[in-house]
Amino acid sequence: MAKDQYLIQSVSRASAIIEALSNHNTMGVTEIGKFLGLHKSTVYGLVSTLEHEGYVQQNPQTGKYALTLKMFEIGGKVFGKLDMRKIARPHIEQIMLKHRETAHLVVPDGLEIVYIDKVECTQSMRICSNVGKRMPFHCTGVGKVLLANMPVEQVDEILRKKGMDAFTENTITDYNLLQKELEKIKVLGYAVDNEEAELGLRCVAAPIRDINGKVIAATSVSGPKVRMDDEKIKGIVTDLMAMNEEISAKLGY
Amino acid sequence: MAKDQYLIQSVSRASAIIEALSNHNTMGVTEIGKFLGLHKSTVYGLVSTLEHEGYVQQNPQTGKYALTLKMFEIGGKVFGKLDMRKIARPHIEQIMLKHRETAHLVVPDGLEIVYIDKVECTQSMRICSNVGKRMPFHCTGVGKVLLANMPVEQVDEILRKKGMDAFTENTITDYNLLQKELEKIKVLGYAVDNEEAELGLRCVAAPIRDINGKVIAATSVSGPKVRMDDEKIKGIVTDLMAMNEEISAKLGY
DNA sequence: AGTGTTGTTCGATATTGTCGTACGCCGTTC
DNA sequence: GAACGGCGTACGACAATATCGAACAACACT
Repeated sequence: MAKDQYLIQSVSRASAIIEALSNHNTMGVTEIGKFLGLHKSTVYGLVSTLEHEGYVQQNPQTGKYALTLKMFEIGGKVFGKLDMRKIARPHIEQIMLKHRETAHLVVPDGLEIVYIDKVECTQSMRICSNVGKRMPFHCTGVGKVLLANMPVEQVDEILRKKGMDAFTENTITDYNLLQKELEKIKVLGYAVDNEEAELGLRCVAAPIRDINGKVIAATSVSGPKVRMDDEKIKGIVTDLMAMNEEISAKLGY
Repeated sequence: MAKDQYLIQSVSRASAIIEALSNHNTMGVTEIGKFLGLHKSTVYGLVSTLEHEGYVQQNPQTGKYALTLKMFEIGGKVFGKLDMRKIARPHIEQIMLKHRETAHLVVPDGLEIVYIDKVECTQSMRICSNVGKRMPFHCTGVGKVLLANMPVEQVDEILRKKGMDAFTENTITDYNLLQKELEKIKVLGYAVDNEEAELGLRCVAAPIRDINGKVIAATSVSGPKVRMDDEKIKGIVTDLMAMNEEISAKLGY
């Protein structure tokens, strides 16, 4: 594999040290050196760097090094996201089957939202989408419901940096109008996208909260306007909110 | 701090990439470069190395990189150990109070055992010990109970490399005699140190198992021979084994 | 079809990381 | 108490590496 020719030795060595420490409670500099076949001065530089970055700590009394919990913390961020997708999947499958429209799972990522899962309905006319796709917040149901539940400063930063481009003639591009919309969403507990991202497309979105009540993701059901009338949307809202409470409960950690 | 002058730039940079990826779901090479102020060729070498070491993976379709669960796995080893000590602490405090002798928590670490926690009794004549202290397996109660519950090859390696030094005239230094002793311990489910590590000192030890039944630690109660008669030892055995089952249950993960 | 952006490749070279030597500290042995 | 050995740490020379500029291929967009 071509990539192997660009490997950086010091990073590989640092990784080897981490692995060694993960299999021993503590190790000294010389011990690590002997274990890995490295000079102790080399090891000293590497563990000093890992210590500076927070991955290891030295016991002042014994001089031995041990891993800290930093990797667990960083790894926990990844695990948490994997968990959510796995837990949400059967739920969005179910809501797709019941309402026969495409369902999505979306997370905020910096200045945009990212679709991390989707279950497309089987009707010929359906909303197709791509996992991994990024969209702005302001013009999607999921985006608006996420904005409605985040701190004002963060909302302002996102809108300032990304702007509020018009995707259709229905896209809300006025800051004050969007603020009013977000307030409404906050009260209702869900958002509706009325052909704001795409003409002919309507969607309903609701938030997923973590154990502290913080909104960490959103789900949505999207369909063509001709099928997504107000009555159907009403039914979807009820099921979506109940579903998301179940997802939140299962995520409790 | 003097250590800072020995920091290794590439390891620091790799760490910065990991942090960046932990706060974004996915990032491309150029994006990481811009985010961290690094040349994209530099970033390419670093993420290739992190990928090779298993910390990141590239989505073949989008070309973007994301963290894997490896950090969670490595970090989990650290977290697991921290967990054990925290969970065990109130238990060994309690057994110390009941039997009025020093209690220990010990883990295997390479070719030796390490005391990771202790609760000393309050009597003037007591067994004092040090957290962090390392001892050989063959001459301690906790060491013997750990040996009795590990694969034979591992036992042989430990004994071959560390030898079986005599600490007292009671230390078992004959391989075959030790094998018989370990078989007995396996059957009984606990070990007794009859002045093998130190004259005048007796101790009882029992194993702590993980969710798969694998022995991962041991606890012990130690006291002077004049107090630790057979009847007292019998009472300690009962409580120690019950205690360790409770600890194991609480560790279930 | 043209353009722009990205990830990847390659090689020159500046910079870094390695390692040999030395030092201070500490524990052990006599 | 002295001597010794092993450890972690410090320092500097220099060989080896990591960086980065240039170029290329692939892909998405218009």
